[in-house]
Amino acid sequence: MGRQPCCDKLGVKKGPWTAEEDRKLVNFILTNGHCCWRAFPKLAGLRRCGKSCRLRWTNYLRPDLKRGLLSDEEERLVIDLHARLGNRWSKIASRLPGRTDNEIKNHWNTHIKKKLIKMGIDPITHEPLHEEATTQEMPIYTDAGPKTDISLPELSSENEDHATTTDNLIENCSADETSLLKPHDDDDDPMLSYILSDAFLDAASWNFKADGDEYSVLGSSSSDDNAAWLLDYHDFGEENFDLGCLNNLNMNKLEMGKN
DNA sequence: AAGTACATCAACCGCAGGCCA
DNA sequence: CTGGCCTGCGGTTGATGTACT
Repeated sequence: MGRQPCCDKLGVKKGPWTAEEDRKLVNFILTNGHCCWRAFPKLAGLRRCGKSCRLRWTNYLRPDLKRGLLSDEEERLVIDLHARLGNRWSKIASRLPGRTDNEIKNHWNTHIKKKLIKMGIDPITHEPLHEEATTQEMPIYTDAGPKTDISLPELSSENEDHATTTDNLIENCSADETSLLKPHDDDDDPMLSYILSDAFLDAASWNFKADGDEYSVLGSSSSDDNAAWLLDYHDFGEENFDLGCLNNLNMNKLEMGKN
């Protein structure tokens, strides 16, 4: 039988994306959407594998991406979700608006994992690495199972808006997915319970609300020459495609970043 | 200043699973 | 039901940046 390669390897470019390629990809998606990633490169005039295009879009160019380091709150959420879901990064990412599975996975491997190990917590099982390690800053465990408490800040006032909103919606949330997760009593954590529910995803049909300076510009790793076309991207998007998600704040930052 | 080690993260690879003819 | 196609996922790699000697 054999499986057809995802793309014709010949003539397919690999490695880092150039500003020009990014522009083509974004322009094409804004104009036509992405109906079929396989055919996408040809249609968009890119010498890339469709897979690579999808990855570039979902992990880097999507306008709703929140870039920069994860906040303490997000980190706490990732740890909690990981304790329940394991390495299902896409599931975890789906609960963190503006974050990608790749981003979370990387952050987990480079930051959180080390942090947990340092604290004597096994990052895989979320249980103490050593018996004697369960002192001082060690996590608090309940009968319901491992529960990490890494002394991260509680929900701060700046998060209250979201918390309030979610509290309002929580009554209607379906527990379908939650029930699929490994047994855990989330009753004591309505916020988390809600985040684990589908209602969260629905409610978070994200308006991409800018959250302080956490949002950075598209293509933040790119050099200044990228900024110009990204500004075009903004104009193009807003005028022609009603991309409300590209809010003014983001674009102001984009311009500021240019300076 | 130069060399080396380490950290970070964008991107690649191969597989699994859903969908459809 | 079966087989092929396509997408999405998770693990891994490698280029680049940063810290240290």
